[in-house]
Amino acid sequence: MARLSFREQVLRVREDAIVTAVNRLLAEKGFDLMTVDEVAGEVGIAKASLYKHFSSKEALAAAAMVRLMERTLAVVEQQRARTETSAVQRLEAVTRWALQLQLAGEMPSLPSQNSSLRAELLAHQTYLDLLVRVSDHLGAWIVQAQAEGDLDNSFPPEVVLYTVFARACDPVPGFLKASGQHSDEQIVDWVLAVCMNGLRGGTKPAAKSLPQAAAV
Amino acid sequence: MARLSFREQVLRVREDAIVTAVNRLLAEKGFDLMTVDEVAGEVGIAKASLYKHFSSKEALAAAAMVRLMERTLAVVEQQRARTETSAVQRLEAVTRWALQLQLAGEMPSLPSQNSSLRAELLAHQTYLDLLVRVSDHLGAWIVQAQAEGDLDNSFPPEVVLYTVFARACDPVPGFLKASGQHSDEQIVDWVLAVCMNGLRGGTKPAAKSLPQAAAV
DNA sequence: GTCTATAGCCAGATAGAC
DNA sequence: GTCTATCTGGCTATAGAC
Repeated sequence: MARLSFREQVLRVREDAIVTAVNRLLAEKGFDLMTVDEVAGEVGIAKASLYKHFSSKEALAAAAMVRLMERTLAVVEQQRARTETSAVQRLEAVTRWALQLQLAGEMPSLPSQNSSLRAELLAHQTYLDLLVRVSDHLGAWIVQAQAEGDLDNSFPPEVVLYTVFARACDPVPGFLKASGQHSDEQIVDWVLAVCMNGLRGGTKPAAKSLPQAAAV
Repeated sequence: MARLSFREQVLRVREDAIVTAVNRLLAEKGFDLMTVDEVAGEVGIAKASLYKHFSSKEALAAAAMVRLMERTLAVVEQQRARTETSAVQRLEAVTRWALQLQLAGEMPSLPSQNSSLRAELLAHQTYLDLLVRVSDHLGAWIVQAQAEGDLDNSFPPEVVLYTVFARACDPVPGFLKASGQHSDEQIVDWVLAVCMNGLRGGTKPAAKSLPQAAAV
């Protein structure tokens, strides 16, 4: 890795701050309601300066999604290194992390209907590459978990994969949090339990199951 | 019910056509990307004429949501009349209907973040009344199903209710449909199975005994 | 109530000085 | 690369004739 000049480091730090602001605003208001003025205001620079770093609002969103995928891949790799855990446990750990990220207000969400945004993402090689790597790892765990009887093997792997991905934009945690009656940890446990129980299906009997938690 | 004059009937039919167009466009593009010009174009009238019927874009969306709630309540009442079915079966039937509606491209979706839209809906007495009636019926079924052992009673009823409601905007059916490899019926079966299996429960998530993924 | 035409506004993007 | 100031287009909403 070549050393960066001082100016390049400053550039990096600034762009990092921009992406952080975009990430937060995307999580808070979504793409359509986020304005470029807000991003500039949060970073503390002029809007025109933003456009020296990113060529469009869509490019800003894409940069935030790239960072999300990098973070996700890091979590996946971390779980991959934990050789003592089963495939379904790794899958569950990554899903738990995603739910925690969402409840923390750091999960950027994009409208899947916006076509200009879709085009930008589908043309973004780095993003696509990261997405494929994450999907491949998760997909391998899914197939393995199905073979081990930990996930219902009557579901096509893509059904399981999409279901796991969809936890990133699940509205249920937000609703439960808005009711103000439960801790974040409790909310994550419930949503994760619904998700994993649903994917486990009827395949797996009690052989490997944990002791039943007492009903609360 | 008073008889309607001819002019009033014409008005009804026209407004019905407007709401139908709004409903379809909300399902296709969502609130932000839907323009009032498009609605007028689809109905075949001038935009100014639209504003004689509905005072704002938000009011248009609210009207579509009222119709959705009316349709939902009708389905709920229909299930309520089927005395031979159990509570969990009725809950599943309503959820299935919602998934089918979504796959048919007739499920309007609103951004929960838009504040002006939220305000309009929360001030709309008819909408709120319908929402409460639907929630009450579903809530009663949930409690009953938990008592009968058909749903995991360690989940608070609101967790179950929100999970069922969230199927209306679940992105998984759309992703599976986009892959083009499965029939709508098959997709509904899978998503519904994941949902109901998850709520039925039986075992607790394994990851609860695992160390949490470190923040990255 | 329907239309054409337009007002008013806001947000994305750019020009040009420094 | 940063700024201020401005352009541009598209959208909601309305005026006013018929």
